[in-house]
Amino acid sequence: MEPVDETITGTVAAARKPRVRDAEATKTRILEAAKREFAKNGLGGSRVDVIADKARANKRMIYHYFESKEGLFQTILENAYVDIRTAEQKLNLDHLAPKEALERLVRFTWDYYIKNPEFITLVNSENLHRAKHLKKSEVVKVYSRKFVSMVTTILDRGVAAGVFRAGVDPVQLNITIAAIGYYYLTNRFTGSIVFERDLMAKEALEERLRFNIDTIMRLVAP
Amino acid sequence: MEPVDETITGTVAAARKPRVRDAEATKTRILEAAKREFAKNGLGGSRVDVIADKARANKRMIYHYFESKEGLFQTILENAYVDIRTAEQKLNLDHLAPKEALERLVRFTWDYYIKNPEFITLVNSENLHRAKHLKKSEVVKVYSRKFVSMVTTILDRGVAAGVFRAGVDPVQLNITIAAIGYYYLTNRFTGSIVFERDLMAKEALEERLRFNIDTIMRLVAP
DNA sequence: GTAAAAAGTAACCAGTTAGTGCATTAGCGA
DNA sequence: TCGCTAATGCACTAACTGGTTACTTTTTAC
Repeated sequence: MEPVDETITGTVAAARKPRVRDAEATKTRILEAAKREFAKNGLGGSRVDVIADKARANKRMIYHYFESKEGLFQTILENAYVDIRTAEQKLNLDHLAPKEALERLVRFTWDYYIKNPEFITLVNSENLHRAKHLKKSEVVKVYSRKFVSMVTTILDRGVAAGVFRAGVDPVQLNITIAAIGYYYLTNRFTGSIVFERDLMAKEALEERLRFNIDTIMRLVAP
Repeated sequence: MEPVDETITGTVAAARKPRVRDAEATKTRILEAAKREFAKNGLGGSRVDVIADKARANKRMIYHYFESKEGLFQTILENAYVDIRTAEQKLNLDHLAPKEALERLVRFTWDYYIKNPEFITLVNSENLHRAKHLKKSEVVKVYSRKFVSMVTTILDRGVAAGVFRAGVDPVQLNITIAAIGYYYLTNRFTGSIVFERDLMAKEALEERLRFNIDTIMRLVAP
């Protein structure tokens, strides 16, 4: 009759901690659940009640920590950008040969989209709202600058080594690297119908990655 | 005190027609208004009442003609695909030299996205819903086949003429042509923040189109 | 040990939202 | 001109939705 392990926190792995209340953990659970929901339904299509449920938290907590549904969305979006940019920086491409570095970046971008499908949907959702949440974020800008300069460096090194042609705009290249992966994946559902093939089959994904690497390499070739 | 010209149909250019009831016209107005709304807010974010208002029609009419909000969305999506595919067919690329034909297609795709921004947003919205509306459409599949075969023909002709390399998958090429334009435009809001430049400025658009044509040409070059 | 602060809960509210039932009216064919 | 059918309008609802109020329980600082 006395209170047992498994109380308010729910059912999963809550037995260990004697600390029933854990602000940080609750916050994280909300963030995780919200990321999934927003990615699945967009900002407008997501329901605060559902997010609270899936986070095994009370709806009031969402408003306590994030002020509003949009505040929550903004946090998640910001995190998503910081996450991908951080992962990119960890690639450490500077000590690789230019061609290898570029191929590695194309491969990374593709793999990241595959492993983090929410990223794409969150970005789509944000663009539907004309980037009004991202506009408020200063962190994202700082991280983005680092990212652009990373590609610029690779490109410069390649030109110096004579393996890339000169005059390729790093921003256009960046956009193109993202585009050829992003478009394929975000439109995989309509694409599979239009082209009458399963674009998400293992071989199809491998083929697309090969094609994308090829596309970028030909683009910068001298 | 008697009924005047401008009655139920609203205020704009309704004075001419003595026929107050016009099923076809009402239907068209609903379609137009809905296209705009869905493109602006997505399926979930759009409001049936708003669509009815903007169409200067009664909400009841939407349900009369299209059964449900989703039925309306499906019709609009289907129309959007038929429209772009029809426009593509009208390009008549078969009598052009292969390189010119391909460039013309890249240019057309870009221009079409620019002039019909709703197309992109509708497709995005449909992919968020895992293409459940498009799946039901048979027309789209027929039109799509014609489209793929168009690119296949150009590619084959180019290979025969020795101006394109062999072995390029027409579907991958198709996807890439769409991708490099689509991604740039659909993510123009977050993109303008990340890259700290106005991606929609006139010169920026021109530069991107040039870059895209270059990308595709290098991709198929022998 | 205790009191204040932090974390958490449940019930509730006011405004929306997709969808309907039903009455009304215009136009068309005979 | 009559009557039928398609087009239209209005009022309504049941379920939802973001957000809040008022309250309880746990943790922590002293």
